[in-house]
Parts: sequence; C-alpha cells; structure tokens
Amino acid sequence: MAKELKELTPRSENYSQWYQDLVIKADLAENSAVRGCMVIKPYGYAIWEKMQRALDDMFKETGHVNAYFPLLIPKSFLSKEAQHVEGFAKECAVVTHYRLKNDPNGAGVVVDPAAKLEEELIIRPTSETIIWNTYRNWIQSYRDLPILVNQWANVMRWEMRTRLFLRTAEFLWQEGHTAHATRQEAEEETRRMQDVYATFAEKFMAMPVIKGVKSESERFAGAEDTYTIEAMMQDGKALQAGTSHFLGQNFGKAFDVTFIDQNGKSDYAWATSWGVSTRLIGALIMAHSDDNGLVLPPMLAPTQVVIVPIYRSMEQLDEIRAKVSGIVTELKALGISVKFDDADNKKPGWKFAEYELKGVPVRLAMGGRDLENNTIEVMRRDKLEKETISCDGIAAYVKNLLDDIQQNIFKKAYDYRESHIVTADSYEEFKEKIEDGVFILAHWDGTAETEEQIKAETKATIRCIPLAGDKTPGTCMVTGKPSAQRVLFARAY
RNA sequence: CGGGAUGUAGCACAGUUGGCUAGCGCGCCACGUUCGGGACGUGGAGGUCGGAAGUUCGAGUCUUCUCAUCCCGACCA
Repeated sequence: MAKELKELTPRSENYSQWYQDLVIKADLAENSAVRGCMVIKPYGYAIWEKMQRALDDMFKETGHVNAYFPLLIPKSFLSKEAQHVEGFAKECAVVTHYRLKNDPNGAGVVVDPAAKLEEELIIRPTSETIIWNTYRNWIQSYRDLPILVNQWANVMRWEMRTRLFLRTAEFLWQEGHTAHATRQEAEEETRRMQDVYATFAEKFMAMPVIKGVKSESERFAGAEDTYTIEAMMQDGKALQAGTSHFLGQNFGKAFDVTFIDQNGKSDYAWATSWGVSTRLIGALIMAHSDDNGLVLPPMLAPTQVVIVPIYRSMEQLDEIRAKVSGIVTELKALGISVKFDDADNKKPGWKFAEYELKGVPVRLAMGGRDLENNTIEVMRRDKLEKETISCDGIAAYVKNLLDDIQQNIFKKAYDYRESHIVTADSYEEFKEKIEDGVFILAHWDGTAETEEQIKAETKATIRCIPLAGDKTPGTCMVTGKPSAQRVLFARAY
C-alpha cells in the first residue's frame, strides 16, 4: 500500500506523469469520454470555488461587475480582427448543424443534412469578438466608459495534446473585457489586472510569480501588449499563470465601437482583456506537492483542518466526539473550515495517509491518551511535523498555525525559485544551464528570429521581459547585437 | 499528421513454443477479530480476454483489418 504512494515522486524522471497520477489519486479530476476534455471532480472543483471567490472579490474591489455572453460565436465575427483569427483558427470547434434525425437505415441518429446552418458557429475559444460586437451597442459617449465587465465561463480550444488542468480542450476561466476612452486608462487597467493576478498568486496560492511583458511572438493574437505572470514549477519549468492584454483600438476598429469624447470628436474605444483559468489548479499542484501528495495553502484548501478520532470502542468514540465537538465549534467561530472524520469503516492510519494525499493543511488526532491528558496531536502538512499539545487554546493555536503554513509554503516555493534562477552571458553557457531545469536571465537582441532559433535549439522560450529587476543593457548572447535588458528564458508547460 | 507502445474483472497487471475449468494483487460484499501511520482471517460476487474476420482438432496466445488509449514529436494566442 505505502509503496503505491511512493511512486508519486516529484523528482521522478517523468514529472508530468507524476503530476497526472497525483491529480487522479487525489481525486481532483479525470479524463472524460470526450477526447481532451476533463471531468473536474468535487474535490478539484471545491478548490476552484475557493479561487473563484477570492478572485471575484478582488475584481469587485477594482470596480468590475460580472455578466455573461453566449457560448457560440458567428464565424464571421472571429475573422474581423486579422491577428485574432490567425491565432485561433487552427483550434476552433465548429457547429454546422442544428438538428439530428433518426437514421433511415436504423443506425441510430444522424445529422440532418437539411438542418445545415447558413453561417457556422464557433464554440468560443475566447470572447473578445462576441463581446466587442455587443459593446458597439453599449457605447455612444465617453460617459458610457469605462465598461468593466468580467465573465465566468467555459471556453474550448481544440488542442493537439492535453494534460489535466494544464491544457484541456475545454476549460473554465474568467475573462475580463474592458473598454476605455483613452490609451492611458486602458494601459493602466491592463497593469492593474496583472497586479491583481500576481497578488492572488502570491497571497492565496502561495506561489511566487514574475511579472513581465511577453515578446511579440508570444503575444495574444490581437493584442498590442501582453502582460504575464510566470511561475516556476518544481521541475524548474515555467507555467504562464495569468495574462492581461492591452488590445489597443484593434477590437474597437474591428467591431466599429466608437464614442464621442468631451470635445465632440469621435474615437474608437480602447480595450483590455485578462484571464486566469482552471490551469491555476495545475499550477498549485505542481508548485507545492511532495511525495505524500498535495500540499494546499490554507487559504485555498477546501478543508483546512481535519480531526481524526482514534478509538477502541464505540463508547470511547462517543467520549472523543463530545470532546471534539467543542473544538470544532471554536474553530468554526474563527472562520476555519473543519471536518471531523468519524467514519467507522476506515482506520486512523488510512485516514492519515488519505488527508495527506488530499493536502489538508492541519490534522488533529485525538485518542485515549489525549482524553486522559486533555491533549491533542497536531500535524502540519507542509512540514509533516507532529506535536502533542493541550486542548486549551487549541483553536487560536491552529489559527496561527494555518497562517504560518501559508507563509511557509510561499517561502519554500520562493526559495526554490530563487535558487533556480541563473544568468547566462554566452549561448554556450545558456545551453548548458538550461538542461538543469532553471530560469535563465540572458540578453537577447529583441528579434523574433533569434527567439525562434533559441527555441528550436534549446526548447527554451522567452517567458517574459521582466518589469522589475536588472535593467542593465548588454549584448545578445546569440548575435552580439545590443540588448536593452536581460529577459527571462525557460522551458515551459 | 509522423515515430513508438498498450488494450485481459472497478483499478493495476501476469498469462511460457497455441492446450484442458483464464489467474494474482488492490478494491467491492458478508461475518469476526482489530483500531496512536494506509490491519488481518474466513467466505463471496465480479470476465463474451477492445471489436471483426481468418488459420487450427483447439486462439487471451498466430495472421489481417479495425477501434481506442498512452508516450515522444509536430501544435499549444
């Protein structure tokens, strides 16, 4: 039994296989009958709900409201913005008919050829087009701006190869779409939302991120600038955890969204869009998990504390129940989510292993010895350390412990990342170091050709041009041409 | 779409040069003993061996076709 768990090793040679196994064993999600699509199981969805709530609060604090737009997009909408259609055309699912009928030959149901749509509909890969087509009707005057709308939705991108949470054909996300009267205001919005994402990642997910701007070739199709947050996974690979796009007037022009400004002049609206997805659950897993399973930060753990009784008889279980119920009440009063697992069909040892696999941050265990001594055993998931303490003041103790775990997980991830960021000053040095699974800061001449060459030869891509940090100019490690600053390279998911 | 592999019980697998009633582990059901780190015993249920055709006295095993899945590429704003 224990052996089975040991197969889950973050350091095993196939890290992505390890990841996939963990997602399934921890009951977060599984592959579905539909190729590339994922079933998010209740435990995985509970994590998503925690993320949603926290993000939604942050969106509201920054003045945004929620709305909902259609799943299907007329094909012609997609092609109105040239860059946009070029970026998404290859991965769109298309609806061509609206009716089925019984097969005349008795082979079940078939598509009714008479029900062919005049114009095919695209299942949204993202909603800029349908939303900006709508905004045209919403916007007449500068007084109608800004529009600060977010939607929680599913989207579909027909990927060649999928991986649970990290890349699936259908995924859940939020997409914010804002319209502004000025370039400056839209640019500020773009950066504001990047900050919101970075704050969310670091505060709630306990996952440090690097804020930066995408190079031209990695930019969103239709954007003038793509702001990103990049996280490091435990194998040193990068994961794009969220993006915020400054779309300029591209969609305003494509969908003819104009407004009259204070001076009575007509202008196109300025746009931003930004999104994070269920991919963040994958990021959470890959950033923190260990050999025993998930390690969830307390702020996102569906259950923060689990209490396991250890008993020999039903009478003893009743005594423990009575003792524990007071503790449960105290914990709940402090806003802590707690589960008392008194299921009689599993042994304590089994429960211990199970809740570690599920990443529950704190486990309390109470048995006969504790009843006698008014004590309880406390185990913290992040360090796997146990101690036995008095039941008096246990709630406050656990509250502090949860805060400490949250910080410790962040610090651990931060230290790991810092020790895996290096610089390279020559291409030889770069090629050598990239094999170690690290982020590399190096000089680049700013051309797509050089970027492409590096990608082809090393599989490393420019994750971003960092906003903070060293801004010293230099020369490109490949071509020797001038470089404004070091950019961040890594292999990525 | 290229290269490689795998389909046998809910899961994970074994099954020899073709051979007799298709097996092990986990899980599941019943009963009992257990319970401070994934307990144990006894009994039980569960399979048209991915599908189709072929070779053969006889196919899980050989041949052909087909379907599906996984891995490595390509693809992944």
